[in-house]
Amino acid sequence: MARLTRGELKVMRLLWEHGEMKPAELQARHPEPIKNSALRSHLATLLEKGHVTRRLVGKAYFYKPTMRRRSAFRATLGELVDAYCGGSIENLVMNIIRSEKLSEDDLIALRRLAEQGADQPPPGGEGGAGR
Amino acid sequence: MARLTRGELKVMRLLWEHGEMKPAELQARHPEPIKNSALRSHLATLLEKGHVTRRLVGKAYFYKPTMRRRSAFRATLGELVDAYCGGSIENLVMNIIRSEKLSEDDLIALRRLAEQGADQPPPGGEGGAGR
DNA sequence: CCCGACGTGCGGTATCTTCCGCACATCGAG
DNA sequence: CTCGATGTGCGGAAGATACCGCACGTCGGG
Repeated sequence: MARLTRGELKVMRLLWEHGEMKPAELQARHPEPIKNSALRSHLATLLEKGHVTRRLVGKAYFYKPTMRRRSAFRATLGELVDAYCGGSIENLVMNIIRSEKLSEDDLIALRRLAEQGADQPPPGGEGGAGR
Repeated sequence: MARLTRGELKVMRLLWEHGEMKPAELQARHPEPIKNSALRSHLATLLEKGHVTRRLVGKAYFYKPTMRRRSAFRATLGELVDAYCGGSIENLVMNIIRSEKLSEDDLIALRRLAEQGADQPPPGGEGGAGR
């Protein structure tokens, strides 16, 4: 499936954020100082796992993510929910609201979001509802 | 820090859920079939990292978690939020509400929770760190 | 007393993850 | 052409992780 290690994740985040890049650019933007060879090692495993592709531009390879940020997010979120929230995402949200400290502004925004969500689910799918 | 691997997490979950146990019980309750020696290997690393303690009862050791479920949860959640939500937990919640599908009932419950939370944040409590 | 059941300690293997150095190819400036 | 900058391929080291077998000690029933 979609199992990213911490080192791989750092690379993927850069690619998701800034798009196609070559190793040197990734190295420059990497949150921590990292040797070019170490970075390329991560790219190699990502390539092997099929999470990125690369294409040759000039004499350098440009790496592009194939794995979607959203799907990685979902996978991770799913594991967390399974491990700590009995597999229920609603449970997770409740937990967060109860135990993590959200500012009042956040709660207000949240409430609005919940109202909107309940009233009108986001557009896009569904055509038929009609009237 | 509080870094649990997947194997360790499975063990910790059993301990959090059912309390103090000896290896054989953990083995029996383990979600997947696992050899006694493999299980005890995980317990050894957990012990070494200080995430569990054990005490001798009769001729068997009983293992008890020292790490709190909640703190492990928070640590994992924090990583996820950093990686995918720009470090903002509010952002995470918004994301979930928008993209994961919550039932209307959930949204309603959520709204109520947000209202309650805004009105009266939970009383002091919190003691996390103690033993 | 002898034996099987149970539990522990110890060591070992295989794989993954992270990081690194070095040799080599290419390109443009001098 | 020569040199330095840039980029790649390759191999390998060190630690973490997951898994396992085996020898040994103890206890209770026959």
